[in-house]
Amino acid sequence: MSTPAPPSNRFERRRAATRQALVGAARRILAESGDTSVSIQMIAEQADVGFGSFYNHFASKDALFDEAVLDALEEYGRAIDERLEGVDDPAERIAFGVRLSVSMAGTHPETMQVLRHQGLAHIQSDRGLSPRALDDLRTGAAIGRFSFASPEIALAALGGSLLALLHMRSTRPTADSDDDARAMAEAMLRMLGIPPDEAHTIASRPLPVRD
Amino acid sequence: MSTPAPPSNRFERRRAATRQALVGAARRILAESGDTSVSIQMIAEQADVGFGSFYNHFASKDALFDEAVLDALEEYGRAIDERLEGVDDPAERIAFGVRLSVSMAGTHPETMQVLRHQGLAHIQSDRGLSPRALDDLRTGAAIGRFSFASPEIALAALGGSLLALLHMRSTRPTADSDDDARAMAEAMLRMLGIPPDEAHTIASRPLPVRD
DNA sequence: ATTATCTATAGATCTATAGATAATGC
DNA sequence: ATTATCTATAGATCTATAGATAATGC
Repeated sequence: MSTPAPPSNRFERRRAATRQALVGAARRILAESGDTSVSIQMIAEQADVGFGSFYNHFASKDALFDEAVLDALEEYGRAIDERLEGVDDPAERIAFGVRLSVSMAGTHPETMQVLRHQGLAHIQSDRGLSPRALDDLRTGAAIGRFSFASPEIALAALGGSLLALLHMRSTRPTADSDDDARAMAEAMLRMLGIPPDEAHTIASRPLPVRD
Repeated sequence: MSTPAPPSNRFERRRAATRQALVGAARRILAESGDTSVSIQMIAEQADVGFGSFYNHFASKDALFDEAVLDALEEYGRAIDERLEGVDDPAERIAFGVRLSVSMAGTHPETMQVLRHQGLAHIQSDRGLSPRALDDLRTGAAIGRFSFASPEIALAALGGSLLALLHMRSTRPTADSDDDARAMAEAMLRMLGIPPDEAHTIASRPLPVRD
């Protein structure tokens, strides 16, 4: 169910390709301007798909844009999972998660711009970074590494801070993105109750490399 | 300049009233749905203003919505200033600022809903909470009370966390808003380098009362 | 006399659908 | 034979403006 069944025949593959072209166009539009008032005609044109085909797949513009955001969230979540595989310490996972997200703004600009525009509404989503971070927060609290009033508050602080950083960097890029990301990761660890010197150490560790 | 000159005659007062009716309608629309694709016709109707009058005041919908956001930011900033008058400790100002903002979601729902929808784009604005918080952050760092990599990062964490909390509470309201706000204020003080027990104490102090 | 507001409307979209065309399943 | 896509278009908006109406300045 989470992985859609691979299309069994050419019909379904063609249908899936058209749908994905529309989703891709919607993602590009969300990333570039965040402006969802663009016409369905323009979307279809961007997707290089006949105008009428739109209604074969989506009942409305909103339905398409909703799916486009979910699509970006899924991609984001998978990428984070891959890079955090084998990292066990919740504090390290949180710090790396922040820094990987900022680095993805460079490597996956479209995905992260979509989330920058739409992420605040999805901080409690069960896709993307949120469910993973929530796990880490709960684990960290259970083993006495973190302290906070509630995981939800901690998640709001974490997600909101990350989005604000992505936004800031996207409007006023500074020199080294990982400098900012390390500083934010350190701030988040302190927020979670990690002693300042340890927060600094953990936030400074080299990022796990891609497999 | 910051306070617009009081309208000198009836013409200007009427003109200002029409303009403010449009801004008010835009604020209500931004607060309720955040959907700026509503037609100019609907906006004029909401404002109880003739359709053509719109163009007497604004060249486009975007121009109106931009002003509506600035208007909400100004109101927010003034309200915060009033309540924080006489509070000198930067840590206390930051903690109260967070808690007052959450409480304003109850007392000034429209204003805060506008900012919830549009705030992320204005975290570096020179209106609203940001310039005030930035002052407090710099002062706190100067007197050795705060420690952080840069005021901009700290501001991003503060503003993003607050917006995420407002968002969370607006979609899933919990029992006591000041409980959440105190927890967030405490988290923010720890993030800024205040020792955990002191952060807890400061975040628990009674809010300054309105004059 | 001057200025703002309002009403009416032309022209430009935009959405949703119907019907024709093209591609694949069996 | 079935299904998806594409083209064309009707009808419903929506924007921007022109010109009439109402209110105030001096």
